[in-house]
Amino acid sequence: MEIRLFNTLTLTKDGFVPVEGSKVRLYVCGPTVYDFIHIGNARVFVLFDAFRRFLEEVGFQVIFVQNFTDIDDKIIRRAQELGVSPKEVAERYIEEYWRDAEALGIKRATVHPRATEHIPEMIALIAKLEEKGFTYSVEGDILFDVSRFPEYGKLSKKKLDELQEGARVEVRYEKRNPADFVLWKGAKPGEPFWESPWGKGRPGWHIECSAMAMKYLGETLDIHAGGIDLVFPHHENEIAQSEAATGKPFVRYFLHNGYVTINAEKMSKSLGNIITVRELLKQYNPKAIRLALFGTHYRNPINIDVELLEASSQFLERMKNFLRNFAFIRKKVAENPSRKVESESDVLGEVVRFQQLFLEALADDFNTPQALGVFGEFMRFGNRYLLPSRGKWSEEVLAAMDAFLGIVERVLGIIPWAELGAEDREVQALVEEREKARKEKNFALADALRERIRALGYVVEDTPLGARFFRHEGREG
RNA sequence: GGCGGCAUAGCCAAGCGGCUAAGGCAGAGGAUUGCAAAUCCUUCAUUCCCCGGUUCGAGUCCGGGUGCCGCCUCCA
Repeated sequence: MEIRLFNTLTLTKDGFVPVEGSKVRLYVCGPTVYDFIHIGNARVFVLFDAFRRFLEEVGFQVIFVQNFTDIDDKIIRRAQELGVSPKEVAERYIEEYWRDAEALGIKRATVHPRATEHIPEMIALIAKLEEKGFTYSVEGDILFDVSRFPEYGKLSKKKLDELQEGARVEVRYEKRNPADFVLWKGAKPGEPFWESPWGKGRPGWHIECSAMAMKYLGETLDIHAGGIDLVFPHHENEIAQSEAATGKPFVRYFLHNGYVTINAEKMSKSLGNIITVRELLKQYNPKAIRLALFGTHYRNPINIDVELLEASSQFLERMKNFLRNFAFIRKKVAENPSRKVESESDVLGEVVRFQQLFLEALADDFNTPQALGVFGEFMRFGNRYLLPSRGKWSEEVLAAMDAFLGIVERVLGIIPWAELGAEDREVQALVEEREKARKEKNFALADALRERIRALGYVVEDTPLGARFFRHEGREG
């Protein structure tokens, strides 16, 4: 299967071929740990985690690196506000990140390097740049001289002279070029610092990603991903400093996801509309949140609002019902050999086709909305096949459906098996009692029993194959 | 000022020149059911912001217009 990815470097959808066989070197810019992550951060992490899982599903070995920026201005500011050390702030919010990530079903990367644990690597990289003449120093800071890197702007399609005109940066000091950026910041009183050939100081923001990416993934990455707002200057600067140092292409495919808005407004502190993952999880099932995120193509902007979350929650409910149908029939077939049919190649073919279409959609620039569309059709098809009135089923088909569900779960993590709820002996007895009452046409008793079952948190459904029941979880799951 | 993106049904959202414009949510009607729940079926854009053009053929390409958004400054 050919995988095609929209590459920000070329602005076209290119066929994806890793540098080395089936090995994929993937880097995603992780969070700056000064606060809880918000839904905008979550979009990046959920999306590219799923993308990584997709690559693995189709046979790639992915080395996935996602960093923690654990030293920077925002962390220092936060530490001052809280009256603790920057390190404490970082440690705390790394812990909070793990909690949110786990709750959202985001798997851990192969490596989660921290900036503060890679200062020597950054210093070495800066030294190399200095050696090659790409740096200059002003007032204790070491700056990268973009004019020495002719390809500067190739990612963001910006030209240096245009940048000059648009730039309205608070100038702390005179840079040679407004686009020049800090590699090493001289320490100010009260700030954390590390020793370096240029004196006490700390790394600039951009250098950490280059240093850590190259340490774990080598000098040329297959894929580098992040939010579209990182295109300039962050990723542009990463390219400049990395390629200036190595003389090799830093990244082959740059992937960028679109913005998240809340109720059609940009998230910002001043609007006070930042939604943290922590908050969202109080109201919505994590799988519903994932579904909402996957419902829009990653490159397009997505607007988060109640309508979207409600629609996703509804879709999740439908998935649960499908799983109930599936599990119920599977159980009935396993219990009773007379319900088996040998093979149904036409039905099997359909299931296989859905699976192929699903994977092909994802192979085409990770088109999750399309894939979800295929899955919706699969559920309708499946429910039709699983109608109790059918009477007989093929175990082969049921196994194929299960296999497909496995793929969807491994890649997108949206199959709510766990939410289905365990069976309960007490309820089982009540359900059987009610069955008996129904056979005797004692509907008053049957309805009373249903109420008792409901009081225990379960809903009973009558089917031609007998009653079944499940834990009732309410609208939000 | 420079650069980039988007405009598809009530809402969300695929569509990458060629069968009847995916899918979801919401809505309507029906089947099924002792009742219910779930499910299934049918229905829901003669049309893809507007105007030109290219083409045998365009939502899809080109030009122009209108509207919205983002970046150029910390930001996922």
